[in-house]
Amino acid sequence: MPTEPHNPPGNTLPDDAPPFRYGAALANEIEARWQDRWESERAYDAPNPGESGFDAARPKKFILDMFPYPSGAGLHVGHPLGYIATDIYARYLRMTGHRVLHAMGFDAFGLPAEQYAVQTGTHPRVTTERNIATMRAQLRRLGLGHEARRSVATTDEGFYRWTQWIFLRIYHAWYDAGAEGRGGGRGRARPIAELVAQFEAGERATSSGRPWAKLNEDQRRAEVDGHRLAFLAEAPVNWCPKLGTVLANEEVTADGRSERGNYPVFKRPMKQWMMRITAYAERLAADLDRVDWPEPIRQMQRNWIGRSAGAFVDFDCSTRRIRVFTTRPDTLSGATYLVLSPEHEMVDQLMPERYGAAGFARAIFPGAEGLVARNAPPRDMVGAYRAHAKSRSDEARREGDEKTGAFTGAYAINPMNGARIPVFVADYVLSGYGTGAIMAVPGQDQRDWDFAKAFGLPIVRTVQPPADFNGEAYVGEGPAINSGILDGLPVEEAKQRIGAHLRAIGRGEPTVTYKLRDWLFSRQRYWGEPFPVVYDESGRAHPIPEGMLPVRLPELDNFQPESSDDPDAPPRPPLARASDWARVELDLGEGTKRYTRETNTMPNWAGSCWYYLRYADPWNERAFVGREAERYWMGGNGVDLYVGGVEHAVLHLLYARFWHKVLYDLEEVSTPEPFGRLFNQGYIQAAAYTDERGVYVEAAGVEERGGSFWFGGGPVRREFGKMGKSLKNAVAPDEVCASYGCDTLRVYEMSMGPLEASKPWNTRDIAGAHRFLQRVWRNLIDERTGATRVADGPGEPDLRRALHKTIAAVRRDMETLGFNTAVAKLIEFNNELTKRCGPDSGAPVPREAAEALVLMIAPLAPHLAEELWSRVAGASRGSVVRAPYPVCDESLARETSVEVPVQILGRLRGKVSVPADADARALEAAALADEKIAALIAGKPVKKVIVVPGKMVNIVTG
RNA sequence: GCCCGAAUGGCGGAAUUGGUAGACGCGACGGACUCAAAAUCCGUUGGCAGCGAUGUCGUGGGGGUUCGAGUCCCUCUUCGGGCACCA
Repeated sequence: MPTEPHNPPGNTLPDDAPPFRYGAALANEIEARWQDRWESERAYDAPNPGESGFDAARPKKFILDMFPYPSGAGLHVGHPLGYIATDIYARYLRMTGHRVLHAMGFDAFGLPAEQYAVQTGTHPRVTTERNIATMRAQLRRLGLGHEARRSVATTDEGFYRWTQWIFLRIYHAWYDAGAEGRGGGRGRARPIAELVAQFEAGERATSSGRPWAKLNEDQRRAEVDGHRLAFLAEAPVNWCPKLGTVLANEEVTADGRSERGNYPVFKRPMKQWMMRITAYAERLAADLDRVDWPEPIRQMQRNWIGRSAGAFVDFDCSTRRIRVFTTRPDTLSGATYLVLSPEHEMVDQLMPERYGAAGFARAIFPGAEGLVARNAPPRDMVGAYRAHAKSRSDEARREGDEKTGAFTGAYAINPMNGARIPVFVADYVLSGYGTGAIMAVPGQDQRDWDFAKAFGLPIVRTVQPPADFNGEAYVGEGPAINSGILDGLPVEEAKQRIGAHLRAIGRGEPTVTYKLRDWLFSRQRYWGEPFPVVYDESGRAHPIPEGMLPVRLPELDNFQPESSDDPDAPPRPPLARASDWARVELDLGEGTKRYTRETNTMPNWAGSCWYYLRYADPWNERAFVGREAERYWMGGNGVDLYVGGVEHAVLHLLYARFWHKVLYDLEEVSTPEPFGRLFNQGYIQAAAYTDERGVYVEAAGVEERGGSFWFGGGPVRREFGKMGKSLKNAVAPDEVCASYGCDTLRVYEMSMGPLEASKPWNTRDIAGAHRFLQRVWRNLIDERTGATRVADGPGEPDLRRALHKTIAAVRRDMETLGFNTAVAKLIEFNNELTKRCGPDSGAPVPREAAEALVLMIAPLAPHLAEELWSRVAGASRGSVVRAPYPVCDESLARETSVEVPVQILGRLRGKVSVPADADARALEAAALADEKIAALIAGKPVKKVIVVPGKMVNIVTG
């Protein structure tokens, strides 16, 4: 406890300031002292079931922040916004009798440490550990009440061993779409052994239809591998030669570049590990209804999953059948041609030797004219078109609305009306969606209309547009026409009818498809989790037995993946260079044999898919999480509050939900969803300045003069953007803490505005938060002597009323994370306190008000509150961390009389004072009796009087 | 193009279910303290008219519902975010 004045040189306080004023130095001294104390007393530890001190009677709350990457640049004040909010909420919950799990770990694998290693030769582990230490210190300085013993890092062997273990669980599982789901519904993951048993018993047909018993070893393996939830596939992947790695679809921008680094990305087939997330598409979409998440986030996930209901339709094409997917099977009669994607596997088989007579353009694309002129055969024409389509970037594909394509020379039969329709390839049909083939209905689809116009193909309307319709393709409601049995039916009924019809004639069936693709799970990187997989001499994959985990990363002196400008360069992951590590002799149950390790590593998302489960039981060496701990902390609907930025709306949240659902199906976890309630905090923006060349200058050095901004003598332009290094506008929390203390920073960040909103940082405004805390301190502590200004007793009724109304309002705000208004109400109450019994009044502060104020401030400014609590309440009452949060006494909060506005014709004309419980009649009488009101309505007939008791009176005159 | 979200004083932002618009903070202005400045404290502060009581306008623009609209409906504008030839 300070007994000496705390005004060292450099303090913002003047030399003659009172010795016990709450300034930067005192704040810093208080904060350091209590941080040490909380740490040594393990103030935030929450025992697990079975640990001493565990109390099952108390409700649990699992509060979670999104997993941070420990960046070398350190934190800026924008980062901890969400952390401060969860800390305040967690502290509030502790004070209201909850057991709170609140921990912070580090998503520490990833590219920056690896790139730094490439540049400097420093091992990524060294960089990572240093960055974690820095970040831990920064977080500690903010007074965040995380449970230190639960802090984990994905790079810890004790952690990634379980990441590998979960990978194996997924590898050893398959999705049985027909099985009864755990907790109702259809579909669940099951152990792969059960699939094998089904094959062996002949209960399940193999994909080829040949009996299991007749299959050889490799065929059986292929059959089983084709069902696994983690599987190897030769699939078109996003290859980024510059980064020397493949990327997930989600990591590629719309214009075909890498999200990280903005390098060109090429589609190219490669053998890679995949996760069968598409098996869960339906449940991932449907279960969004069972979580309390912001609606926009749920929308984004729904859009990403992209569920669409429609039908498969099979078209005969000489001896083959082409299956298309459509959401408008009702328009089948209007299908005047088919389009396959250029990559469609049937294209080669369909093409005849030469074109027959055709009444439409055979091909439209750059260079097509020459081929048409010399009457090139379909094979050449389509080949040239495919080359063209491949060379076009996704960006170019979208640019310009002109449709390109080529006629295959083949014709298909429309199953609805027997019409002979041409088959095209065109890149407006995507290979990855549906069946990679469409039936084109120009009358009801604008894209098909455009193509039909360009190629001179017929257009048949099958839905009657309204009389005043003068557009091209008509996509609205209307009766079916030109459609035989469907004629006259509205769209929805026609869809039902045609679905049944197709099924009856064996030419298709209703179905559902998704935009969601399987998740590419391999990366050609060093700093990631190694796969627990080896390959035998014939290239067959073998999982590493659980007992041999973890598979550790080898030491390397060169961490660089081979980067190239050549899109065809082979991938050379850094681990492939660790030949001593990659070549192993193992006994996997068939005697000691030679194997080669998988040299790819897992993507960065792997660790963040399950870290929250590890928080619940981080010291468990026998399981990734103990059953009892999992059931306790995840009980109810999983994590009780998950706070993070919108940037994870799709990727992390979708992958984590997927893993969680697999683990749920396999009975490793008890809830179908991981995160019951999600909250997105906004960004902190900051002014950034560009000079005359348009280059960003250090925002800290900019001066404002007469409304314009100057840097180093030259004028600069102001803009606002996300705080960070690139805009040179980052403000470090350490600086703010040094000048004001972290309690001030916490209060300021919370008072800036609603948590979910993005708002601009304004260093000038911090003083307001600091003054508030200073005034609280000044009300309770004599600035000259350091003695408390608190006297026993409850205080006057007016003060008590203000207090209890504040308690009720602040509690409401805490529950809804409305910390900005909570702060405002506390300031308001403290201002009231200052007026009635501040230092200038000479009156002491009543104990009830003093203690309640300190306790209400405790979650927001815990250090100041702890210090005041120890001085005002005394050491015997313990720490403020678990002190009971004040409770509003309704009888004390109630007003005796209220001032009610009186309106005439909806316009405010006066106010009357009435007892708070005055009923409508009394209120009306009081309003009409008011002199001013009476004068205003004199001579006018009163048509109606609207009275809302306690709220207002509105007199409607004629 | 489609889907979300937002727009309130000089600034950040408040306003239960439609019921006193502008809480709280910053800034600005005036005052106290000081030789002075800083810090701190007290007061004023949406626009316009008025000495004043007060009146009047006012929540991005236009229209509507209602006794009453920042809040509900229609429409437009601007800004932010997501998706983007997904059949």
